[in-house]
Amino acid sequence: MARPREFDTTEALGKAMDVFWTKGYEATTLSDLLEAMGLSKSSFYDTFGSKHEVFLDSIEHYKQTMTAQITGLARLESPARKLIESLFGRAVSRITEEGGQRGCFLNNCAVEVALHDPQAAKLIDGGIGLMEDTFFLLVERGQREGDIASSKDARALARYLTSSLNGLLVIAKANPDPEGLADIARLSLAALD
Amino acid sequence: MARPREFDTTEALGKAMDVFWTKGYEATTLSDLLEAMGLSKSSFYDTFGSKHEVFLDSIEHYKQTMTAQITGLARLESPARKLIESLFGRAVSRITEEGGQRGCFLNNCAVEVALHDPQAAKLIDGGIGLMEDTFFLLVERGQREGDIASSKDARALARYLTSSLNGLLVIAKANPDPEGLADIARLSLAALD
DNA sequence: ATTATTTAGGACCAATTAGTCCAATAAATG
DNA sequence: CATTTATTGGACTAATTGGTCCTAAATAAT
Repeated sequence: MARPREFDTTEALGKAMDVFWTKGYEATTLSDLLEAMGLSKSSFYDTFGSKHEVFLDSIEHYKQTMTAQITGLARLESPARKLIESLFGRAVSRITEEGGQRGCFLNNCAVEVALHDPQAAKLIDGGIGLMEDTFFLLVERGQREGDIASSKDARALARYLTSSLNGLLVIAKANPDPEGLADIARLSLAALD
Repeated sequence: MARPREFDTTEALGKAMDVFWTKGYEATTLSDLLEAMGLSKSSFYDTFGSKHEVFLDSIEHYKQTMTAQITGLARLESPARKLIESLFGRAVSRITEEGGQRGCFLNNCAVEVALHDPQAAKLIDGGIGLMEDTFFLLVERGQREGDIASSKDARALARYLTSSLNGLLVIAKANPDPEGLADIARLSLAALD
């Protein structure tokens, strides 16, 4: 049968991303991708070129969707500090949900491939930069709103928050203990005082 | 030729660990291991059983060596806070050294395999617990010495420091920028005030 | 020196890998 | 209806994977 005419490339990319996200790059086989994307081998290679290209596209796709989510959040009227806190809070509560230990896709990719895959590394760095920039805007706003210490450099705080969130997600992989993670989140956020 | 009589299993394990550390589990091939360990295929399987077993042994080996290093450090006479600070400082400065972006082996393993390899996950969790315990002792001592805020719970601080250090190492993989990392380290350590 | 024990080397294996190619078939277009 | 354009399924490949096994040789023990 031919591929259904309403085939959605973006959606397929999302499925591919999901597989890479849960299994990692190396452990993901072509069959995994074909099954998840609902594609025949020929269509796969026709449309996407190679496993590696789909991987790079997946990272890009993650950036897109993350950007959409996060800028949506940043646009909310709530105080910036509250938004940052809810970001950490959701990260902690997600851990106990099923499939909630996958961590941050960029994070995972950084650890697994960044050292040996320069193309991926570039995309990953861009994505993390995006996270940092979002935190930066929120921190600046929080400082204007008086909820975040103005004595601290906003860029440094943004970097710190990015790192802290990633650290928390990594720890969660080894031991998804909500209590310990809550401790970490609480102390991380105390830097905003 | 026969294997040299003074063959050292622990040393070979260290070499294996190095390969897993830089390449990751999946990306490491048997040939990689044989070459690094200086072993024939038969000897390898005779002595170590399988790739997976060597992997588990490597994690254990990392724990051993890390424990040795870290308890040695903790035994130093310097104030505990100084020791913690130098731990972060060295993590930052190591980044710019060659091969200094491998991060923490436990960290890498947690991200790559913890979700799908329960045996490894257990070892990894134990190793991270060891890090946390070391931080815990140092924090308690620092609190007694008056360099670390006694108002904060020592266990929570230990968890936080563990997470922060891992976060820093992950960020470093994507973008080994000493300035940004120094920002992160500085703000992380501010939690001790 | 002769035996017993390690060890190495390499042939071998079945499974799997990413990727190519083509003939058959479905859908879209005229 | 006929033709063009997509898309499929599956045969096929070459390489690599982790792993087994057996023979020969080197070492250690007697």
